[in-house]
Amino acid sequence: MTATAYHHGDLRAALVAVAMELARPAGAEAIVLREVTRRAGVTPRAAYRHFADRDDLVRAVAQRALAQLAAAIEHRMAATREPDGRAMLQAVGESYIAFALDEPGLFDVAFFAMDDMLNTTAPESTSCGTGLSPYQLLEASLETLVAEGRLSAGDVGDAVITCWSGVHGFATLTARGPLRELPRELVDQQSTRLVAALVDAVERRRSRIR
Amino acid sequence: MTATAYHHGDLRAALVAVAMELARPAGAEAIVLREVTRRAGVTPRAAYRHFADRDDLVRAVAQRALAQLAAAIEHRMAATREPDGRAMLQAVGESYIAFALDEPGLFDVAFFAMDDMLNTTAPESTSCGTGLSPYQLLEASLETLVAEGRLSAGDVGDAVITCWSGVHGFATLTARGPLRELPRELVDQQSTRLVAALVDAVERRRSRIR
DNA sequence: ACTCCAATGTCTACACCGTGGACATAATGA
DNA sequence: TCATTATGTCCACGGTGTAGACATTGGAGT
Repeated sequence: MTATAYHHGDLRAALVAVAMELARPAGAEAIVLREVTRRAGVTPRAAYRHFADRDDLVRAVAQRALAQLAAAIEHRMAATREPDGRAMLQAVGESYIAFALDEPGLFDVAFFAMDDMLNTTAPESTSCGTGLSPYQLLEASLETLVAEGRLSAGDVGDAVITCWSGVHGFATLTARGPLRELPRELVDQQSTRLVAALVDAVERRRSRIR
Repeated sequence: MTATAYHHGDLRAALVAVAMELARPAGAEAIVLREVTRRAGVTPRAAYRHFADRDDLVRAVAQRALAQLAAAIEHRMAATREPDGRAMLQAVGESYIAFALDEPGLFDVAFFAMDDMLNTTAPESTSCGTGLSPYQLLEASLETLVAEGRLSAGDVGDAVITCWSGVHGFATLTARGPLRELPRELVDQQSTRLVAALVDAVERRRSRIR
């Protein structure tokens, strides 16, 4: 497994790492196979020993990016003092948005792996952390809210959609979208307000008629 | 201005029309300049007499797509019986989402023109309709809410972000995102519920402390 | 220790893409 | 009528993703 001139030690990992660096500042489109292999000091065709095609490589990067997002969320959740459902939910939402703002390129590419996120248990073997996907962390927060009697169990599905939509939309619009020019401090302020509004909206649903 | 063999009558419009057809099923990425010119029966380089580069063409298509979105919203708004603020807001949100679901490709490309949407008055000379952008239609609904005393004037900015984020996120996730496989009827149902929740959240803000 | 084999990387080549520069043609207005 | 300007064509370049045939390597089995 030594890196001889010919056989690269672990090319697959190296390619993903390089692709990650390309995606970090500029998003998924910046992952161009020939450039990745060039930076890895290898022929373009070598990549095809480890990935079916470019899309496959992008998906691999997306999984890692998604894992980083999950790690960021877990980190912020762990930092909440009293882990009641409201605080957990607030932490999930705020860190989801913060990640999109701090790492717009990685967030962009992570979106490509959110398909799998729904079904699979863990997005990848994350060295540290619980290994839960962002989706599962959101669900866990809502379940806590249920356990606290602040949300009826039947409304969890609706609440997932409400929260995810609000948070994802805000992240998309402000990170790389039409609102990308807004000053960061205003965006942060709106982020906490928006998430708080979502928490309220979800919680209020418990006593609604329909 | 007749279409002789050499000089095309109105090539610019023809190119935009063809590009629109390419984008409709597959989004902005499907607008490939060579294919557009091929379908228009013209050399690739001919496009450069009317557009600075491919991106310029995409933006032109985006403007038209955005105009169609605005038209769809206006259409639904006009169909509301009693045009109070709540009904207007509900109509804006639902039609925004419906457009994304019915025309995912056009919605995708329209996103590229939402930058301009914020500042400019009209996205383009729409033959019919008021010529307001979707953003302005949203603002108008909120202003109506203000006029009705259901929203304080100072909260309009926040409300815009809350509504746009929620609706845009939902549209993104369900139209081409990780939730794209959800059955349409469930999505429609969630759409009306989600928008209703947003209307409530916005309105409730009037009596909030901060 | 030698041999074979599967894994891995290279070389060459193709069809596509966006785009630049020089040229050809058509419409226009003096 | 003729020159000017707008518009479209030709040829070319460097870039991309990807296919097929070949070269090199490390390791397994004898």
